[in-house]
Amino acid sequence: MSITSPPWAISLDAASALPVYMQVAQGLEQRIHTGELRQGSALPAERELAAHLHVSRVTVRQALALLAQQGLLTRKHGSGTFITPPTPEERPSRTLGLLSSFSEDVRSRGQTPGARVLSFEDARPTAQEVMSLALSPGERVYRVRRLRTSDGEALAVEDSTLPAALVGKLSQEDVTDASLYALLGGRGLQPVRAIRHLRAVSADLKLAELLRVLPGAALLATERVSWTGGGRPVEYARAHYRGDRYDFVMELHGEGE
Amino acid sequence: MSITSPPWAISLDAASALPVYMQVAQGLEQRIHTGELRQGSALPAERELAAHLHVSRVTVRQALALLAQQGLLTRKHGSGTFITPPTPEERPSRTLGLLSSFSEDVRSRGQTPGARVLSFEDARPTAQEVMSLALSPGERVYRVRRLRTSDGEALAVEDSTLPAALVGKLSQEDVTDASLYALLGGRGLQPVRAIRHLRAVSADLKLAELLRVLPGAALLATERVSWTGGGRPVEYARAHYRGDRYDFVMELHGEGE
DNA sequence: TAGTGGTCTAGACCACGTC
DNA sequence: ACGTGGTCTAGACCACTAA
Repeated sequence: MSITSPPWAISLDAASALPVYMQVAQGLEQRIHTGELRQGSALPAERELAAHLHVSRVTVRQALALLAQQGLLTRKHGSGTFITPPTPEERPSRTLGLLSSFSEDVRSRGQTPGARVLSFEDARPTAQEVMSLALSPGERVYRVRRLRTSDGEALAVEDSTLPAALVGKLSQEDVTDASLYALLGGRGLQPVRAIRHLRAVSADLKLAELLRVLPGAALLATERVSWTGGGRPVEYARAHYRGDRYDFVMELHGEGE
Repeated sequence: MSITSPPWAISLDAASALPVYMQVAQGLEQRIHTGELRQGSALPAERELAAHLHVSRVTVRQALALLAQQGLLTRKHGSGTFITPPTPEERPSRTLGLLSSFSEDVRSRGQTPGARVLSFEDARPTAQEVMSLALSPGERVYRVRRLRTSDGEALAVEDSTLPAALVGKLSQEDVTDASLYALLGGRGLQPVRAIRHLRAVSADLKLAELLRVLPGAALLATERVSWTGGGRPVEYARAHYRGDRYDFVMELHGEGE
């Protein structure tokens, strides 16, 4: 009588230079990509996997942690480990090249944008802020940290810094709505130009908690300085977007290499 | 006689809801940011830290792994764990809006670009490639995987797909130099327009090995489709850049939110 | 050779979900 | 109540680096 191997059976080579946890991770990853393990289905319990593979539970967990961080697996405390189903929804995209807003991007995907003010302060600027906003010594700034959401799900954390002398008196109530640009526009400080930097970083504990992702998850980090028509810097903004739920798009023109 | 606490002494609260490894990570992170722990200096050995904090070495390692992934710590096998020194070098930046090349970006920073062909194949296109390149059924493609370097250091992995029927016969020798765009230009297929998507992902084992980063490190992932002047899609490229060494920059114009 | 980080084990208890 | 993932322990051996 022949027994069919379960789809998660992985051959381990003790003599291999590759650590066992990486062999387990690669084996599972391959079976997910080839479709042998159906998306949405549950993996065996960690203790069960460990027993069948003849490795310790710690080693199994090390492998699963790698795949969970890449988004291939979704772990649910008290419930089980599941193969992440394909994302059916369109992910919001920010179109670069235009000074479009987060709210517009989310709305253009048929979802409802939201914002929650996490903190608001009147503070002395950091060296970075002095540079970016071309501040005079002793000038003060307003600093706002907001959580940006789409259909109630956290998508990004935005930290904005505004020169107090330029924008005039502000209170927390002024920034509770989603639009900082609208507020600036109302004071004759509509930004018309901006420079934006983009890079990838790992989520620290604070950002991971706010965005409901695993610590270490990949985030898209941006820094932006905006100028008014008069050429005065009015906003310095740093934002961290969930890498798995947000997408920047842009069109490029001109001569290539 | 009073004893001064070492700068890495961390007060742990066993009753806290926060796991011990997170408390250790936060404590160290705070001391790094405040400068109590000098950049470039070595941390105590893991066994020593564990003994002083009265936790197991596994717990210490879990904390250090979090910080290492964020780039705050650099771990050297056989040598020790060090606080990552600030990056002195200018990081290459890709200016969006123009169809500039990786080579140009690196050169504009005074560094020397390089490329190594990892694989070259004549293959049947994936569904994704058929869509992006508007291929006919049965058409074949060339697929090139290249490692892009700056001053010899791996910065990105680029996977390019070209329609075989459009570009004509290609061999591995044709793509050993850095410039695919130059090759296309020489065949009258100079790209003049492209759409590029950017997002953040975690490095899988393969990419981590190629880019010399930790598995799970944050990478900037891009997808790009390029068109000729005649409006024919001529390249579909996917690239993964090291998040800690590469930076995309762009200028934005127009009305804000 | 001594000390470091990297891997692995077997077992324990806790916290959460589901039934 | 039970099974799941989350955390933590004490100890072992290996692989690498530096003196």
